Amino acid sequence: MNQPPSAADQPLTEDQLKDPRVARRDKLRRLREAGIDPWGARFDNRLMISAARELAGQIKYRTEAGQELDLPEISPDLDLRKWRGEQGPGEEIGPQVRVAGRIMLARDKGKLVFLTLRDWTGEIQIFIGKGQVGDENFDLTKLMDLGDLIGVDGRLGRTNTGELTVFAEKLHFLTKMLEPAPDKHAGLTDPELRQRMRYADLAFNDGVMKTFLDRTAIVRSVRRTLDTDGFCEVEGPTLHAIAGGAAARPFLTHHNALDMQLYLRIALELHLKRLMVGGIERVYELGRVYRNEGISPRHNPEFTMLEAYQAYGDYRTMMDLTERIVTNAIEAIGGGFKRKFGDVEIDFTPPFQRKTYAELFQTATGVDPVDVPAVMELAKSLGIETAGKHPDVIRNEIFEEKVEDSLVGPIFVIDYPASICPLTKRKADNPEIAERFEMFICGMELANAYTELNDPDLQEQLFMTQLEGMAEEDSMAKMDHDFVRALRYAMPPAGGLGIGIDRLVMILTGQRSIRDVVLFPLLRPE
RNA sequence: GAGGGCGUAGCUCAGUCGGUAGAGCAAAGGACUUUUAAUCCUUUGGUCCUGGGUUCGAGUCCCAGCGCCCUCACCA
Repeated sequence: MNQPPSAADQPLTEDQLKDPRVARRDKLRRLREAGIDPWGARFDNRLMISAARELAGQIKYRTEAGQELDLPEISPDLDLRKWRGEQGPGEEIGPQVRVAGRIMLARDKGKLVFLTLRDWTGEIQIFIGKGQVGDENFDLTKLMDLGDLIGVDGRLGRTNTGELTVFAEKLHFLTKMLEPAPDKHAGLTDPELRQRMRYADLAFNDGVMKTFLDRTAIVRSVRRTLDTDGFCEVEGPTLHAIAGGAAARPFLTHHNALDMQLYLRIALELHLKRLMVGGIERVYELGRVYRNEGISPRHNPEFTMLEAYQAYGDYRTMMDLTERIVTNAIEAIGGGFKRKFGDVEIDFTPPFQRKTYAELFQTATGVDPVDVPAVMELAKSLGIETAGKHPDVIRNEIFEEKVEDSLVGPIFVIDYPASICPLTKRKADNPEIAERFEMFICGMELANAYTELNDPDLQEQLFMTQLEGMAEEDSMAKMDHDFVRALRYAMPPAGGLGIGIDRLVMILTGQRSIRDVVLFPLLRPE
């Protein structure tokens, strides 16, 4: 994609150079003329900027008598020049460092240039004095723009104001940026541009890198928690002949050789359960699922889901596991158990609250959830359509409207009405109640777990019931006969858990939109 | 899919009552060897999202379209 060395090699006029892109291209040309590769090369033995910053304690002031003094406490009003004067003649000494990164800010003082250099671990100031780096090397600064990548060899020290600085001795040009830099203070704020050009968002907007590195740390921690518990990570198929395990519209695709319609998976559940039948007693998958539904601050068509199944456990086993997954993830990124999300503070100090669906319903509405006539009346007063709907469905719509949004959490809502939980085992002493919990934080569903239904005949029957009255084209409305057959080979009693990883990352990193925790959210083509 | 908001310089944003466009940053030229959103002087830069309409005249008002954001709907 590189443009050939400027076709027009005649000198550009001053007016043409006022276009930032033209000016950058011209500097590219001048770099080549000076015999410098504008695209750089291998650059070994550099220190990460954060590691260089950790060497600050090695900076000393050596007096003429050879005494090495520690620098004074750094504070905003410190005048190091004055302090050095008070110590008598001498010089500052510090470790030799090599760093590399992107030029974020430049302060040109004529024969002296200050740069703010950033790599993925942090920022550090670079001091480039004409006398210190030599005329030829100093001329490089005339060819540098905001956003360029450079390497610096120099001595770590402090300026008169105490700012930790690499005093450059040698500059290395590493890569030219040809596009104009975003506003140096505000960065890129247009949400569309930020998502379309995530590279620029990461490079120029404060905090974006941190959020995505935190995401990685969270995912790593989730895996570590499960691995430590003896869970086995697997990779199930993403192309499904039947899209099951959840109720969502799937993406459709086609396999040519088999001439067969396929769906992108909408859940991980049914294949993981097959593996439990096979004897993988603790199994999980952390991967992408796809749902062909609307896009919102909480929904992206592809998102990352964790599902974990533990043989001989139940939903209470999964509650403990969920709590450990979340608290370990918090410890992995730091910041403590009390965290802000928007205006609310969430306290993750375990144990998390546990309340039954029925008691939350009763408290929020003042209506006994098993009193069907009262529930129907409440629904009417809320304007909820009741015709042709099962009372449990209506009750759940009320629950979603009156309870879920107000759950700050973290809270486990437990014991759901059985009829809305087709893959869940019923309570032994009450077939109306399913052993299920959902965990809510800030009105968002983050986790969903069951004591898994392992009765193949009941499972088959529930599938049938669920399919009744569903449009044929609703592709999820298809019986997964193989899954039922698998259950007939005996799936152990088990607890199963699903966690929306993107939403977990949102909550833990304080991001209000799922698009701020997904590197490349789905966008219309430009 | 419905409703609301937004779309102006490379970036961040102003733009009054309808009178042919403004700032900061970036860029170009100049001064400055301890600055830090450096500062100071000078200069340049516009398909006002697109297409229609009203009007003597539209960035501004009206209609349609496109894109983004928010709310709702959809989403076990």
